[in-house]
Amino acid sequence: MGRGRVELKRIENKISRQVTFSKRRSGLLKKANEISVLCDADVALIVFSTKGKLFEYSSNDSRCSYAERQMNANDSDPKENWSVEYPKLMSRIELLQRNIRHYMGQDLDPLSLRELQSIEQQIDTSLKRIRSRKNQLMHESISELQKKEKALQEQNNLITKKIT
Amino acid sequence: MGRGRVELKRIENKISRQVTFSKRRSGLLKKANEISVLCDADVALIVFSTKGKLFEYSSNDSRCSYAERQMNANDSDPKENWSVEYPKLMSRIELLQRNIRHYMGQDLDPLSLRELQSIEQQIDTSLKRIRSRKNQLMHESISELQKKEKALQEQNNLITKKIT
DNA sequence: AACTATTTATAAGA
DNA sequence: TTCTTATAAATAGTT
Repeated sequence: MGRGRVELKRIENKISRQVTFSKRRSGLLKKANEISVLCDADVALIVFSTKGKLFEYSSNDSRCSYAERQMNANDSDPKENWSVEYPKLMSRIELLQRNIRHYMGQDLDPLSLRELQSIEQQIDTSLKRIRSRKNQLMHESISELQKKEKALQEQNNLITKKIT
Repeated sequence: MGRGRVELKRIENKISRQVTFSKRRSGLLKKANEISVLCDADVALIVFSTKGKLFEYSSNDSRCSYAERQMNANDSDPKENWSVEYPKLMSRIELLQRNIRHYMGQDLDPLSLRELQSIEQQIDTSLKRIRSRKNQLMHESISELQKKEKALQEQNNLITKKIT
């Protein structure tokens, strides 16, 4: 939105990255507020700038209503060892996030040549699978369209004959 | 945005409220993703529909995750904390795992053509980055070896001269 | 689930 | 940073 398209990738120029951040942050907060008001939805939004500065939006009572819902959802669960489970879950999340970053080609510096090669191979395979699936979908929609075309053509011919 | 202005207040008609929710939710998630990618920002976004269904976006970089903040915010009541945080962490883990499966070219069937194309593009970019980083590493180790070679050669020459 | 007339967001420029 | 403006994007109402 604006003068020229913008590629979805990190803005390298620091100044324009900050400017864009500031503009889009306010847009995002505005929209978060709008959906919560218009649709009576419960929204929590947290944005950190690269510098670590925090911006937050939270509609009415996100925490409580979520808590209530969850309470009702599962009233019989073992919530004893939270202090044991929590770090486990967090480390799991961090691991998954690290993996995803690597799949996105980010944070590659700590990786060894061997690790890079392994990821390269995996991603190369993925790309082939994705393209294959994409092709399949496109072929499907093409043949569906051709079928429709044929049916319409026949209908057309019939109508033409009736008229003449 | 659209045919006619919209007053910023709860949409009373249930159907259009749901439709608007669905539309704006995807818009919001998209924009959350955009700002996190473009501006290298850390974003956590959680949206509940009125019915309590959860939609979440979370950028990968986790300087201080939402979960952590919530943890710190009210550690006075660990029991309530558990019931709030556990489902959230689990849904986050599921989301990350689903993402990883897609990056690995698995479970592609539920994805639309548009989604497939977006992943394809992302992965293509990743592959380029990974290959570029690999090349860099290889060049580095080559030039390091060449340096060592040169040093050894010189040492050799010196020793040879001393002997003769 | 698509479409399109409009409104809104925002990129670039001042 | 803030304002302006041309343009891209989102989306309200409609089909």
